[in-house]
Amino acid sequence: MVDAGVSLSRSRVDKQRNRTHILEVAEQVFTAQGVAGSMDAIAKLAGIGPGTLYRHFPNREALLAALLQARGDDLKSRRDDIRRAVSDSTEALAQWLDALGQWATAFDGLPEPLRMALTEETSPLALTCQGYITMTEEFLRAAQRDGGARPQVRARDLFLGVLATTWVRDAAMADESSEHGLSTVLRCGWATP
Amino acid sequence: MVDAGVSLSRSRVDKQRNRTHILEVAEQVFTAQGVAGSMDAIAKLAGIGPGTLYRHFPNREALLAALLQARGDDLKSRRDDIRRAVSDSTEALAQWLDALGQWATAFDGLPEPLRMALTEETSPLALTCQGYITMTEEFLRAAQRDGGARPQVRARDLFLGVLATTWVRDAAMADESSEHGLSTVLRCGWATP
DNA sequence: CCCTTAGACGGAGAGCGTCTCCGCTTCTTC
DNA sequence: GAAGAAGCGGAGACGCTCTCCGTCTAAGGG
Repeated sequence: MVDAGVSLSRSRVDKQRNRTHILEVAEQVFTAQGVAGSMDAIAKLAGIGPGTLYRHFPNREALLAALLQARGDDLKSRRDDIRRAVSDSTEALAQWLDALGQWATAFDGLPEPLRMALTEETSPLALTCQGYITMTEEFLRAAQRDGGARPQVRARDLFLGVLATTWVRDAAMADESSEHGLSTVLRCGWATP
Repeated sequence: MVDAGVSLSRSRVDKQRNRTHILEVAEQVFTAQGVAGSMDAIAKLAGIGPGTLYRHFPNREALLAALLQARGDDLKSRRDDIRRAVSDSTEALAQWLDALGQWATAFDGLPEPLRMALTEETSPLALTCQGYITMTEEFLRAAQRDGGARPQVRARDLFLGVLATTWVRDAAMADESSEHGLSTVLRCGWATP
């Protein structure tokens, strides 16, 4: 019964190598062309057939989720840093939202699939997002307890707000002050006067 | 030299009829399936070939722009109504932003092409958006003069904020209070405490 | 060291979209 | 009614996602 490790080690080595290689290539393609980069292009660049790509990751979302997992670990450690280093709960929430915003701009066009994921419970991305909403809630509760955030604001709305802000940034690059302007508006929206 | 009207009347009658018919059908399709509805489907439903559709409207964006023009007229008269009926400049701005939000939800997925348009000067949608940003600016200036809106907020950011809010709504239908929550956040963001 | 076999591989191709090109048809004008 | 300008329509090129299945290979036992 304890053969989980055995069955893992029984799996092919080349499969794991392929998986890793796909992830590396996908990272490059999504970085260069945004999350809408062609799946076939990823397969070709990785030197494999489309079938192989799709056996490893049944769709673009699954691939994205795997790619985001690594960055998600960074985000978690960032959360711990903030918890440790920032004593003011309001400032902590602000910094956490900032970290979330950076996470959501890992690839061009990332906010869109994240938003989509929020409407479908079954998505692997949905679970990821849900986790971050929960973390946001912890920061938010602390800030609300200390009177630094309006009591009627909800964590889900803040998460969506961050997503929306990064969504705007994706397109409004021509005017980079829009990003800052909207972030400020968002902050004024949740912070107490 | 004054044959603009003549050359208009010289154009074929069937062409105009086709154009009108295309617009009617496109309105239906975009209403039912969102702005990503298939162009070929529109052509087929209109009983014409794809070539005809694309000669009238060189791409989806052009079709969308034509469709939005009619609704834009509504929006302009709405603006006049607000100007006439609402004396408080802050409330006027709020109502204008609300009207903008309704305009931007004419079709599912509309915020996306609008955002895209804002980055490309050449787009027909870009001009439309620019016009609305200017109108927003008028309302905003008045509200700022009367002390109802923070002075550092810019009209462009407000427009983007409205777009972002409707973008969120498109997906977060499962939780309709998110729409209200974000709108409130947005308002708290631009209004003075 | 070879044999067996579970399971991975790869690519042809189905299905769906956008958009173009060009021969045919229709409207307009004289 | 003829001529010509202009619109019409659909075949098809091209790109993308994703599947199916014949082929190949790594892993482990004899």
